Amino acid sequence: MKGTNIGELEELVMLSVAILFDDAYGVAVQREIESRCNRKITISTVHSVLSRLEDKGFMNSRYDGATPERGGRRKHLFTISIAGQKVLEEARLQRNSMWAAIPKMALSKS
Amino acid sequence: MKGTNIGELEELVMLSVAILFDDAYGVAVQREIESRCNRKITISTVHSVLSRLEDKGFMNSRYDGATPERGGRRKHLFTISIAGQKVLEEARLQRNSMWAAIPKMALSKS
DNA sequence: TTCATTTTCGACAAAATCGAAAGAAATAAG
DNA sequence: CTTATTTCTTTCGATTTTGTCGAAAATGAA
Repeated sequence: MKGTNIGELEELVMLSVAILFDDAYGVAVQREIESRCNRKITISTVHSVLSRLEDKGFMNSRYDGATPERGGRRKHLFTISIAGQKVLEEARLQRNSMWAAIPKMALSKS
Repeated sequence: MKGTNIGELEELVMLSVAILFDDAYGVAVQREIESRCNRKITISTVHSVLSRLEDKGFMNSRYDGATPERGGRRKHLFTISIAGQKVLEEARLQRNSMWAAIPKMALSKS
């Protein structure tokens, strides 16, 4: 079990792709992250993460063939691979179990 | 609202510190991460993350004054600051809500 | 002094981040 | 019907922040 480490933004991008289901491409992911995470992020950033994730085998991608109503380049669509789902799920369980292990007194009520 | 982004390992370290409560220092954090996350990590790595988190204001630290039974240098103990707790909690809620937004069909059953 | 334990130092690899350039389809101009 | 323009999107190159380590330096006890 090695190399299965995923960065903070990589995780957010994967989650966004999962949420967008069948229309996950650069700009959509950007919007998803900005609105849900209340966080600014440029489109270049999104694209670099997306392609890195694909290189790692956590994403699959294809090019949109459908006739677009308006001008522009073809969309590069992404979906999470099985390996990607696995690593995402692991990260989640991981943290959940750690949260559960925190003693009550360790956290001050604010 | 800026600068409140936390890296993947930074988060794990914070969680470990919270779990260790009043005995969180380098080596203990290392052990905690290695056992809980099934992941190798050197002590140097832990220390650099710990001090970076302190610089960012997510941790407080002090030096152990108690008489140790065995040889060695004083322990540098850490605790999570209020700001740290906040950012940790936010990261958690964040992801929980994203998971909840993933449509059923988006995930293949394995 | 030597031993055991822990932290600090420098260096480098990987992830995050952006601005600007380039590709491609629709459509407005001539 | 060509070409120029507009619009949407991706690709490139460069920089900062995180993640990672090995080796060196503290420091208290034996």
